[in-house]
Amino acid sequence: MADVAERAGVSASTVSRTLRGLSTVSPEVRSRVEQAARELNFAVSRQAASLVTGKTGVVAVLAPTLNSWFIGSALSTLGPELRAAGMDLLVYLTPEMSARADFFERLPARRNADALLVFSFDLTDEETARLDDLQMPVIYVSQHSDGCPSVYVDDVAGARRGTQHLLNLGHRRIAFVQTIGASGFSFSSNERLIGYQQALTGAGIPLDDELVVATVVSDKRRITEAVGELLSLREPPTAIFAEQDELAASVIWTLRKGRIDVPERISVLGFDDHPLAEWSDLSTIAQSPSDIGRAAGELARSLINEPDADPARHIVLPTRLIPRGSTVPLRGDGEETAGNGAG
Amino acid sequence: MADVAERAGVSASTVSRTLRGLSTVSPEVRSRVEQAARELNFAVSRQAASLVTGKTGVVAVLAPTLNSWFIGSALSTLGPELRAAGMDLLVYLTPEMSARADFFERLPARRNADALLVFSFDLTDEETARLDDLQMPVIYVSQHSDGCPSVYVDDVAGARRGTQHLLNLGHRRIAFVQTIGASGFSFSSNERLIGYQQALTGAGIPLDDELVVATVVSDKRRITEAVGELLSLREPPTAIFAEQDELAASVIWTLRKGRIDVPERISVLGFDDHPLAEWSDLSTIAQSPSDIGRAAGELARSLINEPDADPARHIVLPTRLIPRGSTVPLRGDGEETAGNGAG
DNA sequence: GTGAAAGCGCTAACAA
DNA sequence: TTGTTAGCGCTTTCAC
Repeated sequence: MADVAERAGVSASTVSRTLRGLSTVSPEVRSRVEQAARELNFAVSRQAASLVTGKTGVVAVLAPTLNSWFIGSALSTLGPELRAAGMDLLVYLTPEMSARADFFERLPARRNADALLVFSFDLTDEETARLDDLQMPVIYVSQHSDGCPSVYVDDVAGARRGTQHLLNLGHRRIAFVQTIGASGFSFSSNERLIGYQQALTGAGIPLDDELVVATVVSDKRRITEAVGELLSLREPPTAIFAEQDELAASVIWTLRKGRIDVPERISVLGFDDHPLAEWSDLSTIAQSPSDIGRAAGELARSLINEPDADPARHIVLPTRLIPRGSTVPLRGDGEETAGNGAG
Repeated sequence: MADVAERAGVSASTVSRTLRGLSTVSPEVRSRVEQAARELNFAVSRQAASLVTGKTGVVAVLAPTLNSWFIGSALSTLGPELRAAGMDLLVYLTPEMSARADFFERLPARRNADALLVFSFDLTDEETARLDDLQMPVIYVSQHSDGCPSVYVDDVAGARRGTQHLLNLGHRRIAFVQTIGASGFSFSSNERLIGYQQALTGAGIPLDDELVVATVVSDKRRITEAVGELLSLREPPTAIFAEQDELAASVIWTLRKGRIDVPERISVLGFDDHPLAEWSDLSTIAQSPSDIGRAAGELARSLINEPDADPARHIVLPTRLIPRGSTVPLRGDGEETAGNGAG
């Protein structure tokens, strides 16, 4: 920076002011400094600047993996969003338990970021406590955390809406397939189950535990088994609501393999609007990871820059039904537009 | 750090030495310092340290998006790899041209990272020149760059092997479907086409331009059209080699929609071993983004820590054939094990 | 094996 | 509007 100052014939302070875009620099000096900086190919060192400002200009993200549609999409929006505000995106990945333990032990983000975004974890109380030690805003994405800022979609309402869609189509025996925890990775499953139950109850349909089965998304064998359990009920479902699109796609595949036509014999509804859903012509409840990423970025920025911002602000994003070909009226006796289809 | 020093009854220098694991600290003092640091929940500030060491402890990645199987998988391995070496992963995302232009204009990574990993771009010469301005190692991933370190798979050999597989199955009319540039996003397509051509030529089969069609991966209409072109040839292909699994899956879907059985009437081969491939029972040429990420991480570390390391080291990773259900012998007259199938 | 002192590159407060 | 000065928190000589 001294070089630039010398070349432009000004002091280091003036260079600093110019490069930070402060208005207290005369146009003439400004252009001289800018040119000198360009010629010298100079860029301010964040490290040095942060030493005195106390801000790192970095937002950190803690995620189990980047290999996920949701996280990938959210970060792909978040990154440019932050960049536009002059901030960088730092990623901490904890695909394994050991990496995760190490993260919480050392908290490497400490002092090296201005805020931390926590993606999709089932955190233990102990881990949450550790995050409180971090002297920075911690924002939870896709999960609630009392007293902490967070961003998530209204899973309950979404699942309620999805179930209602099936009810409107005349379905009464509606199964719910939930995912079970792939090692500490939360997918808001309970909320979705609750929404499903609320809709049924609201329609005066008693809950039937036999209609709720659980499986690991990637376990085809278990999925086959779960679908088998549903089909072998005395009164099998005419519609299946899967907690995630990927699971829904597996369910459809399993059903068709068993010569059960979808949607003719069984309607299937997913959740997420994963690219797979459009591809498979799967009706689904859409959430937008992109919007979530954007909202998380804005929240982070406001928490960093406005000390008096609400420290526990929740942003709840909506979901919306996308009817496609995998859900149809039950034997033609119901229609989405026919009210709540109770008759 | 002064606090820790005071609490442990030593000087700041000693705390620094202890926390960096230097051996010139007596065991007794060491344990006292470590305990003090723990009690104070102290962590060294990278910013301050890097100011004097000149190293940031950060590896930056430039990628178009995180919403990609390849990039997501590679980074999911790279991140923990770096973390284990005490380094952080910074991500620059340029989904749009404007963000990309901005990155190359400002080069925000400059002075804020120890190395830059460039993922999957078709860079212009001008952009490459800008990266040379960056006073740090720049590593190209999934692409060659003369005189620069890089990590990639041998696409030519992989495509040759894939084509040979189809030849071995008795196919002679083998089409190649290539992808055309989704805005600056390179998928090594030319190399794969070359491998395909090499294998045909090696088997004494003349190249037929009509058997090579191009399409955008996400453009279903164009894919349908391209498949139509192939099917309407006087002598249609009996096998189709798609440059990517996602494209191969689309091709299969299109063929089946047109009542053309796969693999009975036409064999289809993909490239990548995307999760979709296993799911669709698609034969493919596998590459491992995870291995690529690991190799890139190691290369970055060696370039950062060993000033006399070969500054233009190339790491070429292998591919391997994964035969699944989408490729079968031509009318039963050939087999993979029957030599090169030339007869 | 340990401490004192200098200084990394920048920004902020103050003076001019 | 601009320059001067004093650190930010750490590492690194260089003494001891």
